[in-house]
Amino acid sequence: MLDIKLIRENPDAVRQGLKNKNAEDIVDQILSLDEERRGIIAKVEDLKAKKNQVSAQIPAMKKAGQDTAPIFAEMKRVGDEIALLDGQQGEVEEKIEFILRRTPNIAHSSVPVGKSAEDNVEVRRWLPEGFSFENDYKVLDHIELGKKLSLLDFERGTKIAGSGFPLYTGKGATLERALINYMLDYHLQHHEYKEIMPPVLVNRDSMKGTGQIPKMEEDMYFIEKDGLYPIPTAEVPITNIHRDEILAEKELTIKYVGYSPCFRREAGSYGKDSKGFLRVHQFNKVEMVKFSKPDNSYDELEMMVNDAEDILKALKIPYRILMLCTGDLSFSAAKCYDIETWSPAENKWLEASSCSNFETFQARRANIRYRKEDKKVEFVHTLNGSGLATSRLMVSMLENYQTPEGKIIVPPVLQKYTGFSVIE
RNA sequence: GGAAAGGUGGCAGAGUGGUUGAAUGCGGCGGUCUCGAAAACCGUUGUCCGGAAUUUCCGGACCGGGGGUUCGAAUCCCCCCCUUUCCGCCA
Repeated sequence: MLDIKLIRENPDAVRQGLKNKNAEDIVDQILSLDEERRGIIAKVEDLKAKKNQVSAQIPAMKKAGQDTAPIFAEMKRVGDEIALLDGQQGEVEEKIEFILRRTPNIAHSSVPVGKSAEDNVEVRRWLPEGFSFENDYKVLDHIELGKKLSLLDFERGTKIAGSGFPLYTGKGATLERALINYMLDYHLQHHEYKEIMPPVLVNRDSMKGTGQIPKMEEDMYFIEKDGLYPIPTAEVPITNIHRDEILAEKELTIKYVGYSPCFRREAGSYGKDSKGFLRVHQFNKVEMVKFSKPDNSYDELEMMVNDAEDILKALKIPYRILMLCTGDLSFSAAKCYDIETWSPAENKWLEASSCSNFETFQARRANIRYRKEDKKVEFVHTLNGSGLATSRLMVSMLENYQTPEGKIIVPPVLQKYTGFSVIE
């Protein structure tokens, strides 16, 4: 949620920020509602002060045997008026809340202004030694490889659950599990995260806290009987660990990493990049989440991207880093880097990670604050990033590690996790 | 699924209609004592909103959430949520 004070104090900056993010300009609407709200508050608080003052005298009057009937009558009228104004205040505040909850975050000043994904900026790329975009043999795609080597069975996955619910079999399942364990261990051993294993069903408050609701509600699964949502990412439960809490300054930066399956309806996206693993309803992801002080959150963002990159370097998978432009940023993000890995069969880059700084946007929704040394309480900055998602990574990995004979070499760093070095 | 109890400040825990934002204890912070520390003692210690002033006042709200009764609600009534314990079922 945007800070209403920011809108009040820098209306033009917010207006421009929303425009850059292709969002509706709600500034004037908010300003006028805000003014209305403060007008009502001034009136109602005067009346409440009067009521409190009079109420305080009543015990003494009763003791003295004075007649309280006229005062009661008067206070009854005041009470009615207060109820009326309270109602009005509530309505105005609901309107403000409704708008702000649906208004996206605005981008950090370092983010390039742009309309769509085409305006994203490639920051850097990394290619393993000896890598070439050209191959002198016919590369198979992950679906063909998965079928040929009995690693993936998309048909049966569809039978069991529906399209987009992948079934891993044999060494495919082992490889997936190895990848998850390897990534978790790497972050724990090299990057000082604390491991979390979160619930994968969360309540509505948690979904609101991280900003999936109300805007993205259509893209979420929902278990109506129990009012629970299967998580679209571990970001949701992990960020909500500290919902409604005031953290100590010395605890920050808090760094969590956790694995979870992720569930997404991907409503309306059928047919678009949807074959095999490219777009699925269930996938596995290792997620990094940070709670940071505002003054170093952008350094933390850079470090988080590096943390994800380290894994790809160790796995020797070609990747590039994109800085998303204002128009392509997600609803809650102020700045975001995407990490894309190379798919030789698709002949394109696939998004395998997204690392974002939300500044106070999520913290304000989820009410996550910290107490500074001078005792003042402020919102923390929250960040998260995939470290990384396995599905797209698996595509790149299988395809890049195939041999001309159609075998797959297991990346050396994974071999002690898989217990085998070649899949044939 | 059945039954019972309970949700109060960072934590523990009083408080059943009226100067209660809330006793007390612990913790935290500051001080006295000390070479220093501990102990002891003294003081202090919630969040949000609005206003006035430039960091200090004034006012309001908040005792799980929502609604009701009343001149007045942490306290009474209703609905919802959650937690704990016991029983049942079960990975």
